[in-house]
Amino acid sequence: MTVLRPVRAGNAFEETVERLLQAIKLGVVGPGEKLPPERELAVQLGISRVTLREAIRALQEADYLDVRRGRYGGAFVTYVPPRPDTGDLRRVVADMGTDDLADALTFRMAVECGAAAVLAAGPLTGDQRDLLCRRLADVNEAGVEDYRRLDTAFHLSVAELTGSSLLATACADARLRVSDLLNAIPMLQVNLDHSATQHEAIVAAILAGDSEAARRAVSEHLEGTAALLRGFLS
Amino acid sequence: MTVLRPVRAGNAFEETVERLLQAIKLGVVGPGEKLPPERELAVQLGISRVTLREAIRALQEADYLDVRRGRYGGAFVTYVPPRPDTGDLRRVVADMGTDDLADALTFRMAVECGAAAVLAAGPLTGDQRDLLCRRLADVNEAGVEDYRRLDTAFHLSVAELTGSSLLATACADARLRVSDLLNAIPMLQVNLDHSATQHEAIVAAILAGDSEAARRAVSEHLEGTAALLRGFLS
DNA sequence: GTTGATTGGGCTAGTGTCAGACCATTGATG
DNA sequence: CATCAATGGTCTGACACTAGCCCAATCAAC
Repeated sequence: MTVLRPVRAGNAFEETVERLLQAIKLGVVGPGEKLPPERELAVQLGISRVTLREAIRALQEADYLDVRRGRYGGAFVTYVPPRPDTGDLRRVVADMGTDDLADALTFRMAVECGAAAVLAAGPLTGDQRDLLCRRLADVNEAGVEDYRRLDTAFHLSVAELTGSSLLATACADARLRVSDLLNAIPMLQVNLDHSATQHEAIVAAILAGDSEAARRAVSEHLEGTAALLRGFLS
Repeated sequence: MTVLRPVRAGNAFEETVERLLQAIKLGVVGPGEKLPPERELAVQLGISRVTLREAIRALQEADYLDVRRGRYGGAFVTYVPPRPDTGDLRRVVADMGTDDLADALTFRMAVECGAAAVLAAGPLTGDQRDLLCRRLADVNEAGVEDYRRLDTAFHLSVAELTGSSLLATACADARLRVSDLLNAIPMLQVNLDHSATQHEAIVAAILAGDSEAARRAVSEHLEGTAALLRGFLS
């Protein structure tokens, strides 16, 4: 029964490591940037500083972070996304299992399509339109290094602009579950061009207030990514 | 930042109470039925028996459960959904806040539409079609007492049939967030008839494999509910 | 240099949570 | 009526987590 599932995914330490890894891998804190101060971060995460420090130390020992003391010190992100490698891809898929993979792709398809449709259905302020266009432009201008991070930011803006934090959280969660996969896919120019066209279509549909077109555009975009995945796996 | 939100919603006791309340209010365990034995339930929920017992005692003291000892004993559900009352509705909305209300409705719209679209897009086995039709028939044959519970079961089957447990969980969560509201809405025959028509349309679209029609049908259904809510609130 | 603000590092006492064992009660079955 | 299996009730020792406090290091500003 869906509702009588475990109340907690693990202990506080494990969940904190997981969450920080999310922030790093999704590029919420990019390479070279630093996490908020421990005291502040502990409050945001709703845990004690002791537990947070244990998590940070684990990530430090795994070479994700470089921790420096003193004023202007902090926990700096050293992690840079690995170069795409289809060998990694197979390994990642083997780690997560094909069932979980299908689950994650289905979930992402549902929530991102839903978010785009909802966003297109509602009225948008000028600021919101500007933000969306800005994020789109960011992705289009992105170099290879920044592409995934800015692509993530674009997708998440769509969810955040709906004004529903539940929905934004769900989309962030969905994105995270496929981020290791996406990072392992080689970025070929032809695919990037294709994605760019689809991104344009998504934004156009949202700005036009065409809910069904928005859903269809996101659906095609994600289906394209899934097909790419299947291609590199077979 | 969405990703640096609290790692845990509360302590184990609080989360457990919340989860059991979900099971009771969503009708996963109906009035008169009993929860699984403590030892078993504790394993399912991933918590210790001590913590589970504290949660059960809290629900017992709040008159949701009747706990009996001995063989054939257990924690029996005594809670029956209150009679719809628009006064309750205003109170519930005041409790959750209008922002959270909008958030919950938006979230539900996105995930349920997404689930229906995904389900319609994929191929269905005969068993799956049967289950869907069965749930639809259950709602149509339901009395006033059982209506909400079977309506919930119908909506959740759509999500569960996608095969994505992440999606099923998201839909259950969304439903829960509006269940107090739905329970407070009077059930007028005209509304029930309207819902029945919409349910039929949803199932028809899914069985026909028409993804966009499925999304549209769910969208109209949920928009209808939202409109009903706004009506009783103004 | 010296200072002071900011940040990570470490300690302690108290509370929450857990696993496992054992006790108490109930009621169908023989 | 006696038995016994299933179930809730209780206790204990160990570990996880927290809040709060103070120490140590760093570096810009003076």
